[in-house]
Amino acid sequence: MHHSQSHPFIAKLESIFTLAGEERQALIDLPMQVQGVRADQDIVREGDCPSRCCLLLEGFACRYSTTHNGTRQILSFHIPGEMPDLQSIHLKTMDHSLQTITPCKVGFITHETVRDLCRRYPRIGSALWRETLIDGAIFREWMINIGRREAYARACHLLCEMMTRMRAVGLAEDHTCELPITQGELGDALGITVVHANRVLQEIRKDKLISLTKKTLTVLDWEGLKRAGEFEPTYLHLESDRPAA
Amino acid sequence: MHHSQSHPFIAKLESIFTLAGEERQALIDLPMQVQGVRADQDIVREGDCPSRCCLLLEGFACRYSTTHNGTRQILSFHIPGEMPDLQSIHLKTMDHSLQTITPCKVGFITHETVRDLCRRYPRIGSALWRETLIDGAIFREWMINIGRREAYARACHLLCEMMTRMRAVGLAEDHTCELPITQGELGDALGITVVHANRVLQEIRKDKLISLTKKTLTVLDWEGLKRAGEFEPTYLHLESDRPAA
DNA sequence: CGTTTGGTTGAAATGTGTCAAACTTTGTGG
DNA sequence: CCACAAAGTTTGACACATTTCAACCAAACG
Repeated sequence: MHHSQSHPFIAKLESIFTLAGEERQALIDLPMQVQGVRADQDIVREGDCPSRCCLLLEGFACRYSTTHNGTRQILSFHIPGEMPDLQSIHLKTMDHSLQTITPCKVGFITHETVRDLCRRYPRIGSALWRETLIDGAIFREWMINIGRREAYARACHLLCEMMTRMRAVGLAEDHTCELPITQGELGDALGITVVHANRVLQEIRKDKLISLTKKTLTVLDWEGLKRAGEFEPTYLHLESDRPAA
Repeated sequence: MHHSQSHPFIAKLESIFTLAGEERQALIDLPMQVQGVRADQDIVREGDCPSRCCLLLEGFACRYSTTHNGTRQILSFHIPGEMPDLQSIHLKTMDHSLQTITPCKVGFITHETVRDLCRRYPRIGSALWRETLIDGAIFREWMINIGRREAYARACHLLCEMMTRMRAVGLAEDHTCELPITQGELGDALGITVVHANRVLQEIRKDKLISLTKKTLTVLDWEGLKRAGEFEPTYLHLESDRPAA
């Protein structure tokens, strides 16, 4: 909990396995260029071939892509401690963009540094690979959500996911957490229009499942919200769910 | 081209980088239990905690998940040379199922064997990580497809993708390849009903973009199909698109 | 304090789902 | 190899979730 304040990345890895002293030190010494970024700024853009990847230290970000007719699909939301473009160490060209949602503090780490870290500390390498696999699991779940659930359930599912992920890194008190996304962004993540996102949110509020004001989400009826969104947290592969070795 | 017949996995890796003699030998010697599987059989199921992963040697397979009301979302299609459940080496519990579409020949390789392979031959390890990242890129693209394009465009996009992937491993002649999926499966992949999948397919055929009979797909107008599906193959990260080192 | 951004509302248009039936192809056991 | 069952495809009419468009309101902000 303390570490999530001081260094969210270490906290994240330590939620997976216990770092050896040497590993922990390597992470602390990790050379990175820390930088503040205003809200709604692209960090990397589709088509770029970045030579470093970014560690989100503070703030919210999202990955997205835009279709020909100008509509946008948000592919994922990101919270502190995550490396949203880690895949770029093995995939040269960005096939989507990464953007801040709130003002953020990000650390840029060169690909060479990351590769070196993975080589020297294979357990960290495995953990990073694992992170990208969980990313993939979340993408799959979003596909199910968008493809097979109707808007009301989709929204509930997403709210459950965000609450669960925030709680997992100590950023939720009880059933309350920050959720600084607009209804437009919510719609873009769920594959619906702003207008419909608005109507669906109103319904969820009317059904007393959540309250969402001033960028703060409070889940009033966790079981009800889970049920409505068919939320099963297995796909997030949290805590205890790890291979033996 | 020859290798895709003899050992599609080696062919796949060789499309990414040139294997050293030792690496190649290690792959040939890879202990695996080869097994035939009938069509429409689950290979691993949601909730399982497999101790090995499977290499698809012959046939088509798909990953899928089922919602509460019984509808199914297909998450990906798989062709020979792929390891559809490679993620299980780092994610203990399966969050979706893997099923054959046609009769298949699969090779089961224990997680320990794969981990050992990655440890001994880091370049192979990187290549496997990379494969799972491309998986993720395809999931993202499907999200965009399902979330932001209408059914007609979705279908075109998927057909472009399958043709491109088949061609990449030498399984397409010209603009013709095998595509042994039913309209039900197509619908489940696109997030629409069978009925609608059928109507959309008819339209695409009427527009002379494709012919699809007897499990064989022929693209009659590649540029037209690409345009209709807004297909940009970048996200497949084929051939030349690799990091320098 | 005005301007921008985000939220809310209503009515009409439309893409896709649902249901139910018929038709066609494929596969299989006798 | 036929006969029959099962699986897959096609069709029509109707229902409904979601989009579109257009306006208005509220909150945030410099």
